[in-house]
Amino acid sequence: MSEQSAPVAPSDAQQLLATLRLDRSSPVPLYFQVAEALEKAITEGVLPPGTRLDNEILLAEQLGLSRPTMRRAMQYLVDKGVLVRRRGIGTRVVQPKVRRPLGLSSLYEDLAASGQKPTTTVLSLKVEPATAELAATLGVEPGSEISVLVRLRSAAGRPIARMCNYLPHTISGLAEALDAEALERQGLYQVIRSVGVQLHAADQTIGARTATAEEAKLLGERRGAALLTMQRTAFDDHGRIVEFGSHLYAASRYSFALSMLA
Amino acid sequence: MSEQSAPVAPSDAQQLLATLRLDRSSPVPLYFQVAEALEKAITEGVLPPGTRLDNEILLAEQLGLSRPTMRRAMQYLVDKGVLVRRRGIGTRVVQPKVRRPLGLSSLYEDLAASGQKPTTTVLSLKVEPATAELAATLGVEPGSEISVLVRLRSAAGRPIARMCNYLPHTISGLAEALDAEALERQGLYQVIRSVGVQLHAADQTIGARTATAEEAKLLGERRGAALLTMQRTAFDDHGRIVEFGSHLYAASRYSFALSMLA
DNA sequence: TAGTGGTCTAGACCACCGA
DNA sequence: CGGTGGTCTAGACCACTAA
Repeated sequence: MSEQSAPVAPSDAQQLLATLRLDRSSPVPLYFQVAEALEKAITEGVLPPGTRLDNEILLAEQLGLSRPTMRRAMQYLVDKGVLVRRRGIGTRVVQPKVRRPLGLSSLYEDLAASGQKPTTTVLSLKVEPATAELAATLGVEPGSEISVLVRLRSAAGRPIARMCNYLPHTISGLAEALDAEALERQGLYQVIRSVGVQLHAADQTIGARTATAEEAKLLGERRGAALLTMQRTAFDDHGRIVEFGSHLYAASRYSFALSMLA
Repeated sequence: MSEQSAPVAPSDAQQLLATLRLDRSSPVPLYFQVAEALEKAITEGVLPPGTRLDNEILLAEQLGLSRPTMRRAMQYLVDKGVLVRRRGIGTRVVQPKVRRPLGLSSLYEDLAASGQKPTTTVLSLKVEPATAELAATLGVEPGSEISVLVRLRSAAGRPIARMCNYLPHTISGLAEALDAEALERQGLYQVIRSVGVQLHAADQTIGARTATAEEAKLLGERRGAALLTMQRTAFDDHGRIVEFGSHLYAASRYSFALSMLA
């Protein structure tokens, strides 16, 4: 009595099923075709938040699929935060507020999404011997060659971030692929992927400090202004360190957005 | 030729299989029993990083399981970042550096892990009518009652964070469960869970600014010192807003650690 | 070519929930 | 009690990778 049950549409999934065409000859897995169609129906409002879906057995036979395949499609959306399932209860569409894309949104994505076109300038790109400290964080021998990259990211004509990246030469082809023009056009991570590196995980630390006179000038802030700092170590499939980045953001115009499931 | 293949132990999993006892009468799922045993063997060094595991069919029959069950155990560890699988290649144990716990580490966990025992003081706990702005973020009517909680977190005898939390009274029993003594002992989220609320997702924004004189005094910093700010909205299963928090951290002594899979 | 993981099927039994 | 999702089985075919 204390809580009102959310709105329930008994079998609205019917509308969906009519329009859903599965392509069994497609290389796209069936469970993924179903999941995409379901998610599209949800984001387009065909299945509004709070809708209770038919149970997985019924849905499976309506689509001509086995239960495990239907189940996998639904589980995919549960992991994505779009659906919620409770044993003995059923499956429901979650409220839209909870449906932000997961993970840490990158600077570029944020700015692109807000309509301002960000630009990148390569301030410096060279090969240097690693200092003891950098060698330790990159897991290479001190003095071995590493690529050092400094970029300035701007949005709406104003500088917003200075990004320093250090890349060990332990990954073949990476050092050669680093090119100022390519970096300004497509971003560091795209370049890294283009040489066949599979990014696997990243450790990031976010902090803050006040700006030095030099930093303030570069970012168009006052001396002593608050800056956000982010340091990131990225690993590939084999556990090799691909990149270490130390970035600086003007806090008055930038913040990190982070969405996660409990 | 360009890259050396990682160390491979052909069938070391044998050692594991000898000690693995599956309890089919346990309420713990078989796939989870297997996954836990595998993970334990990995963290204890029985299966060192880089080890190639036997294929899932072989492992399944050695354990007397079906392939889907064995597969699910392995997939669980892949999702957790402990294993890496590649079609046509096999399954391998990832390097330990990549294996930090995922997600945003909380203040309490960080401090507890580093040996300093954090303490919490409730500065204020009252029920007030919601301002227009707060009502909007909490999704309630302006003027409706909300709980307002202000806490001071300290570590090693020094204040480190001021946390303001706003909780709407839309969830039955929550307002009554908020108790200064309980909050100092077990943390806000534990109290929330104790009244049967299933946390589902959270949106967080991390930024920075300089401290006002008052904030600096409270946190033991100089005026104008850099502060980290974090705002969080937490949702439950039904998409209801459970809590909104606006927190302030002394940046000289605190930072956020964030680990994620690509 | 041989071996791997990726996908899919068609059943089965159980634990949990609400009425 | 009936309905739900959670787990498990014993097969099958396919795509990708390396040698």
